[in-house]
Amino acid sequence: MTELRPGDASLLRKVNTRLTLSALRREGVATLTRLGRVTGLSRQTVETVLDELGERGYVREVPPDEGVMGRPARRFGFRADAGYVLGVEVGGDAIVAALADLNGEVIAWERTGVPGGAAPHERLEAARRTSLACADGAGVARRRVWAVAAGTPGIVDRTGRVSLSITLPGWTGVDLAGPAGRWFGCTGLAANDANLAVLAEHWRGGAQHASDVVYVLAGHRAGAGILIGGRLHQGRNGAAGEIGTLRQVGWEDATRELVKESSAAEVFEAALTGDRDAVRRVDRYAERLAIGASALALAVDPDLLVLGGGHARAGDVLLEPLRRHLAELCVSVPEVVASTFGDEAVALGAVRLALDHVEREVLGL
Amino acid sequence: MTELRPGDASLLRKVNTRLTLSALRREGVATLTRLGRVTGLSRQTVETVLDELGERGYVREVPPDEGVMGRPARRFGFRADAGYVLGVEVGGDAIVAALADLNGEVIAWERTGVPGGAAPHERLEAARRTSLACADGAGVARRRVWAVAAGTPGIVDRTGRVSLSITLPGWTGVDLAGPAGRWFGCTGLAANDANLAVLAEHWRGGAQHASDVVYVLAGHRAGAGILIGGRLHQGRNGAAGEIGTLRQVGWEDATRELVKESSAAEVFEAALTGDRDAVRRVDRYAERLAIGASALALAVDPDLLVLGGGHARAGDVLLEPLRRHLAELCVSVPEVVASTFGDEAVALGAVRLALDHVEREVLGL
DNA sequence: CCTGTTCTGCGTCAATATGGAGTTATGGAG
DNA sequence: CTCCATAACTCCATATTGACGCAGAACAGG
Repeated sequence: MTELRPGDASLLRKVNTRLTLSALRREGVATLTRLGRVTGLSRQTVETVLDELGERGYVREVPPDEGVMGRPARRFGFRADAGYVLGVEVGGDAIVAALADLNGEVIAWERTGVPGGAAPHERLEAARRTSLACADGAGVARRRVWAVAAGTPGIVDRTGRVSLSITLPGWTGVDLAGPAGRWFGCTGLAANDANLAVLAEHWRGGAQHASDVVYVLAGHRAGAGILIGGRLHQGRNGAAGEIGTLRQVGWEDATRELVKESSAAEVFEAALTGDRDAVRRVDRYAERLAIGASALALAVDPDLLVLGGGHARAGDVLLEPLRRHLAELCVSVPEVVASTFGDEAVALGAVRLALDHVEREVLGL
Repeated sequence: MTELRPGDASLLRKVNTRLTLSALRREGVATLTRLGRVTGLSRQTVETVLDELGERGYVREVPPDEGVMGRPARRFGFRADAGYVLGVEVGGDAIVAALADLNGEVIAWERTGVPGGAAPHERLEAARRTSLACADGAGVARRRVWAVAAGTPGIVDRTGRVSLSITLPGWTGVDLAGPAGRWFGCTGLAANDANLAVLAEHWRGGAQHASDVVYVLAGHRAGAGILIGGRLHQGRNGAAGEIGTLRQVGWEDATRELVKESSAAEVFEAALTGDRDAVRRVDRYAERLAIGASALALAVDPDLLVLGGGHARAGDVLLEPLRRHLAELCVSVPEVVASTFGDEAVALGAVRLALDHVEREVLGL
C-alpha cells in the first residue's frame, strides 16, 4: 500500500534528493543549471541537495568544462565508485560473480567451475572464493562492497534460505543470504535464479519497456521468474513461478526427453539442418515448455514472455515452435523473445537486486 | 514505478490531506486533537486541512459531544453522502446492482433476472434499468452518482470492452464501461467478474489481511481473479487468471461433468449424506478445480486462495477435497477458504473499483 | 580593456509545519 | 454561586524548504 506517514519538510528534501540524484546519474556529469532544468527544481534547491550529497560522499565536484562561452559552471558527478555491489550465481556446475559500481557498471567478472555433485559447503566455499577473487581482481577492498546478492536454482524464501532444491544435492535448507553477507561483512541477499534473470532482462535486456514479464528459464532444468508492475514478484515463500513442478505441465521430464542420447546443442543443431527426428524432438520440447509457459501467461497475462537459459541460445529453432504452441494455448498471446543475455543473466540480475537494496537502504531513496 | 516529480510545499499538503482524510474516515467522527494524535500531525495542520476539506464539501462539523470534562471540542465527520458510487454485476442470468456512499456503505441493492439467451442490447438495457432503479429506490439523484463499475463474465480489456466472452451470446466485443458511465453521466468502468470478486474479498471478506490472493470463482463457469500486493492484477489485456481455458486444466468440462443429471446443489447435498457416486463426482470436480487453482497458486504463490462462486456455498464438502488435491500439486500450499460473500461478491467488488476511482481521481488522494 | 554571456551569491517572499503561551468553555466540588 | 480542574482553543513566533530576481563575478573574444 501507500505509506501513510505525516509529511513534514524533511519529506520534501527526501523527494528532491532522490529526484536530483536520479537526474545526476542519468546525466553523468552536469551543471547546477542543467540539473535544475531537467528536474524542474530551482537552482538553489539543487545546490543545497548536492552539497549534502557531497558531504555524504555520493557526489563530487569535477573541473569545469573549458572553451565554452560565459562564466564556467561548476560541474558535479555521481561518485559511482563510492561503493560496490556484487552479484553471484551459485549454479549447478559453475559459479559466476559480477562486481559493479553504484551505477551498475560491471567492472569485473569471475567464473569457476564446480562439480554438479559438490556438497553444499564445497559449493558455498567455491562461491566465496569466486566472489572474493572477483573483488580482489578488480582491486576493490572488501569493505567497499555494500551488498551481495546470490542466485541459485530452487526455491529461496524471503530470508534467503533455499527452502527446496531438486537439482543440487543437499542444497535444500541451506542458508545462502547469511554466508553471502559474511563474505564481505555487508548485507547478503538471495533469490531464485530465474527471478534474478528476469530482473536483468528488465534492467538492461529486452524487457526494459515491459512492466509485466514472464521469464522462462530453459536449460538443464526449467524455471520461471515473474515481474509484475516492473517489480519482482516472488510470492509468500519465494515460490512464485514454480509451475514446472506441476505434473500436468511436465517440465521435469521435458529436458530429459530432449537430450535422450545427445547434448541439447546437438539436437538443436540437427533440427536446424532439417533432421526429421531432431525437429520432432525440439517440437515436442517446445510444446512441453509452452504448456507451462502458457499456464504462467494465462495467470499473469504479461506484456512480454522472455525465453532464457542455455536452450535460449538455440534461437528461432526453438522460439518458432514455442510461439506456435503458445498461440494455440493462450487466450491473450504475449510477445515472445529470447533473452538478451547468456550465462551472465543471473549474476547480472543479482547485481540489480543488490543495487536495489543499496539504493533503498543506504542512499535512502 | 515511483513518481519522480519535484516536490514543493503543496506536496506536503497533499500528503497530509490524504493522511487526515483517511484517519477521519477510520474514526468516523473525531476532534482536532484526536486527529492530531492519530495522524502524528500538529493540531494546527489538521485544522487547516479540515477547513479546506470542508470548503470542498467532503467534511462537515458536527455538534460537540456533551457531558465531558473540559472545554467542548469541535468535532468533524466525513461527509459520506457527498457522493455515491454504483457497482453492478451483469451476469448470465441476473443483474445485481449495489449503491454505496463514499464510505462504501451499501445503502441499496437491486436485483433483476435476465434470460441466459438475452441479446447484448437487452442485457445492457436490463442492467441500465436495474442500476437506475437502485439509485431511484434509495432516493439518490442520478447526478450524485460519481462513478459506476460493472462486472461481467469474460475477458474485459482496460478500456472496459468485453474482448472475449464464452458464456454469453454475442457478448464479445460489447463496450460495457461506456454505457455504464452514460447511465449516470459519470465515469464508467468495467472488469471481469472474478477480478471484482477478489477485490470484494480483500476489502471486506476473508482476504483482508492477505496481500497476494488468488480467487477461484466456481459456478456455472469457472474463472479466477488475482490480487498482487493488495492491488488487482488484470494483465495487459485484462486476461490475467484465465487459466480455465487451458485444455490441460479442463475447467471447461469440469462443471459439465459435475452436474450431468442433477443440479450442482443436489450433488453436493448427496455427497454430504455419503452418497458414493456423488462423493466421487465432487472429488473429481475438486481435482479439476485444483489443477487450475494450483497452476495459479504455483505461478503467484499467494498468501491465500479463496473459493467463490455458486459452488462455494457447498462449503467443506467441496473445500476438503480441494485442499487435499491442492496439497498434492503445490510446492507451497496456500491457505484455502470459502468466500465470505454469496451473490453479492461481484457487485460489491464493483463498488470497490468505483470507489477506488473516486478516491484517486475526485478526492485526489 | 571593453563587451557579451553565463553562472554564482544573496536577499526576499511564500507555503507549510511545529510548538508554546495564554485564553476560554465546561463540569463538578464546596 | 464561586472556584477549580480540565481539555480544547487561539494566536504568535519560528523553522524548514522552495521559488524568484537581481547584482556581481568569471571568462571568451574582439
